[in-house]
Amino acid sequence: MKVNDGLSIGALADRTGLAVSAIRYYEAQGLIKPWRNAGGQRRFERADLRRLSFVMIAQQFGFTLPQIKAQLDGLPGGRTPTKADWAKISEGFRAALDTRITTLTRLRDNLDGCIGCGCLSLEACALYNPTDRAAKNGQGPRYLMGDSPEPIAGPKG
Amino acid sequence: MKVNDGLSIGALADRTGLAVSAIRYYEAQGLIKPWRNAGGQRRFERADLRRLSFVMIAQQFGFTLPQIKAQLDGLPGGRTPTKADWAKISEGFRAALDTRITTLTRLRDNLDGCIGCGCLSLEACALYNPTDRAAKNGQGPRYLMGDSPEPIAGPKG
DNA sequence: GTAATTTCTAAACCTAACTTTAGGTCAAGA
DNA sequence: TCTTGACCTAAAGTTAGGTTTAGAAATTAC
Repeated sequence: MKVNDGLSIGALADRTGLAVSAIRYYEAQGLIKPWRNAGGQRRFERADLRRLSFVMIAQQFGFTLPQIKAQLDGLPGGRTPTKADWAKISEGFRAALDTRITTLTRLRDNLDGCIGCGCLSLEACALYNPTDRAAKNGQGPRYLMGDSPEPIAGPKG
Repeated sequence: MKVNDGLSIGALADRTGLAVSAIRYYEAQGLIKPWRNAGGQRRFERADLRRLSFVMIAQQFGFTLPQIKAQLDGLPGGRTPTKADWAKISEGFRAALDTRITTLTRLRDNLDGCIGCGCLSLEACALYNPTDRAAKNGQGPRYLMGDSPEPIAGPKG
């Protein structure tokens, strides 16, 4: 025996660097679907190594597990990404990254304009409602505003 | 009466856009220190509006509440940031932002090199161990690795 | 064959940053 | 005065992404 009965969860953990508990959690979230052997233990395909690599990379890009699952589910036939799939998915990653970089850069530039302004009274400040992290919980405007500490002869910042 | 007995928590909430519960939470975390009126209700200084604005902005920059508290506590006399303080603090913000932008940009460039590579078997891939979000919990190497799906005649990516 | 190692499940626990709830008190307006 | 509405505390609940624990069963090693 031991022809091709798949990888144990421990083997998968060793080869990905993930904790066994994390792999079980990913299964619970629907990211991987191992089968069970006669004794009820999980057995994984080698392709699951690539699926997990994909998950780990996508997390670095800031995707949540449901989003990652959506990307994996979106593959025809629910297969693990091939080279061609990966190229396609990568473009999505690139777009997401570009957006984040742009947002942060704008934030930084606004900050540069604000340094020395001192106006934490922000109705007119460039940092007012910076569009990033907006409406994080749908909890209302969450606008930034302070009192006017003193008349500010400040710039447009 | 009603000369200058401070702002109620509701007034503060209205003017900052924060929830009342959030303001109480910030007090519990030591970010603001209101006094109590005769009836035991919180009363805030107008300067607390600026303190809270500062907290909200710093959060947008990705600082945690303990980090923000440290910045506020670091001000001489524990006062609310003045114009000069703000300029100084802003430089810290800018440095933090620059770091994040640099990291994301490098990640994106590595991704560009990897598109079309298809190797989610990442020992040699540029996305291998991307230094961002590294050792998030001190949980060990968390290296990214897959099996070799097929011999790859790929580039250096 | 037996001991040591893995694996199993379910449930509880963890952090951050809050919100919600329950049961009461205070303050302001008609 | 009476009645809302704002406020109080303490404790529990929430979300994401897991980890830890406990007790039992399977597998591997010798």
